[in-house]
Amino acid sequence: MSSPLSAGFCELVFNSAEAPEGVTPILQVLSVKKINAPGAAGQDRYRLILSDGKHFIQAMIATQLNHLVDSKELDKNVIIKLTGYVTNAVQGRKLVIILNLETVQWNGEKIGNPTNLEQQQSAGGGASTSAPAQAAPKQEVGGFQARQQLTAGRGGPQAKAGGVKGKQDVGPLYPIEGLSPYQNKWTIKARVTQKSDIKHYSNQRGEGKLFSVTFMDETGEIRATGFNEAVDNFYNMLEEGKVFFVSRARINIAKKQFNNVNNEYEIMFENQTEISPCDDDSVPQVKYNFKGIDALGETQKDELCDVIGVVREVGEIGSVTSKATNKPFAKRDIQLVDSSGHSVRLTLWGKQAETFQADDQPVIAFKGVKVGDFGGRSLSMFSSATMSVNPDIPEAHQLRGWFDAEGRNTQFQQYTNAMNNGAAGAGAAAGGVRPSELKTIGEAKDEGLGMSDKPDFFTTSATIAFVKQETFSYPACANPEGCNKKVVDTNDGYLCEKCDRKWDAPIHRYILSMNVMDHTGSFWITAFNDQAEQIMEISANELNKLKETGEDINTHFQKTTGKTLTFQMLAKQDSFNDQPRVRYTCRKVSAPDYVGDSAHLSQLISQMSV
DNA sequence: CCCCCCCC
Repeated sequence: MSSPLSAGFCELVFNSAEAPEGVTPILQVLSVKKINAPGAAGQDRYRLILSDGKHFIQAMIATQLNHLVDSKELDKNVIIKLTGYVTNAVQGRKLVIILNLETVQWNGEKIGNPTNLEQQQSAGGGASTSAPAQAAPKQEVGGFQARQQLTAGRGGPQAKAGGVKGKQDVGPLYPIEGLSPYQNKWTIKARVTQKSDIKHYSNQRGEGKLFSVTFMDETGEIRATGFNEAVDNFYNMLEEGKVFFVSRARINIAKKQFNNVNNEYEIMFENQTEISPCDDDSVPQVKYNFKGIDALGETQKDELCDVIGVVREVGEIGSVTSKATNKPFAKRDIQLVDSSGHSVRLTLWGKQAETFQADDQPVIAFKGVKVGDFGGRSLSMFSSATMSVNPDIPEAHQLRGWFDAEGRNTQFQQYTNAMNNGAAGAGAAAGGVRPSELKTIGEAKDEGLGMSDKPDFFTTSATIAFVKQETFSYPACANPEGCNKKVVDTNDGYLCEKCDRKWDAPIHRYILSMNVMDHTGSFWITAFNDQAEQIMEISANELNKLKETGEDINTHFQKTTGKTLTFQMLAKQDSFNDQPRVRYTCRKVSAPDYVGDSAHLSQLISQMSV
């Protein structure tokens, strides 16, 4: 029986700079292996060894074909027809990247005894028992004479449409999901779903400007950034909502910490990058996954989500100074409502705050806004967030109808601090505790809270294991205006160097050092006067008096150990003996809210079972 | 090559 395989294909790929045109080879899979490199959106990636019966060659499959591996349709000894592929040299090795394939009926036996072309080549080429490795590209080889247009992914006959205006060969049409740094010849056809402002920056390397866009097609999204010349070349052309061909750009590993676009990679526009408009509107529009305003309590702080609502009120423009950078930012709050009868505040920043105009109570769809916990729940525009005013989507029409008919006169329920972490109404606010994320001590440590330049806030319920008795307070300035500075004991009174005044007696204030623990671990925290007084149930001054009169103050510390409390903590980077460490300060303390905390836990559990 | 996303 003659081999069904396209003998000679491996050799052709091996000796050609580019993918052979017009061939759809039939090859046998010798092995399938998961590799240690993420796919575009973090999926697994698989490497195949493909045989043409004479030789074998390495291949990768585009992640959208992963299901074929999962379902075992693509497995050892299976025969496949490559209907979409490109070839590439990675670190001097030839690689076939499979974008589309069909499986061919076969009895499952291995065909022939294929050999490794690479070894033969590196051994001097003479070891090859097959035809000399001289096959010129784009000529008929081996047993196949296919003359089909090379198609890639879903591009079909449009593959060459990527060849913009007949310029250079820009590569086949790729699905966004198929892009990777291993492949540099590609064209995507994608819609711009988001475009940033032009940002100017200056650092040690000089000055520059940049912008970024998010592209989307039916397989995924990817962020693209252009610097300097690319700003001049493409900023105006790339309109939000329109579809473009993009090719000859670089693919980098995305720094996921800086944006929420779901892709392991990002595009960097370069000098030779080609972008041209495309009038094919079949590329999908932005997809929303709206969260009802009443359901924001289910989200975690800092989560990104999509929200649609009627702009019921527009606040005045204001300016705030960033604590981090000391730079001023324009800010504007708006109030959003939806048919759940809930309202939420959303903050716009910078240019968006300045230019925002909506005096007619429009419906606005927001994509990728950040959830905050100020005032229970609040929303904040993120740089990669988008807003669409009165979008033509069913949800918007529905909201419009509802608002005009009844919503206009509805009394809306606002988020409040009492709704701690979504535990609706549970009395967490008893002590006026501002809700911040409830964490175990282990989580606070594992997540490195307080290790960055900026302080971190969290809440933890823990039990006091030990309170330091030796140094629980300091003598403070007695100024009734509230100075609180430490005073120096001179022989004729206590001097406050700040107020430049002397007092007959200081007022003692707490600096209480405590070891607190929960089921995950323990840490040392510091509570200052007000919180410490709440914990100790006696003022530092009184406790000092007892100490000075020789009374047993130990009982006061004894009855404090073993108390379980909810601490609102500040974790901040500090150095001690030149060693960096985290200093944990208790900002507020309250009785544990068992009802609210268990509601929070049960919510976490239900999230796990999704 | 940016990468800040702030405030109360």
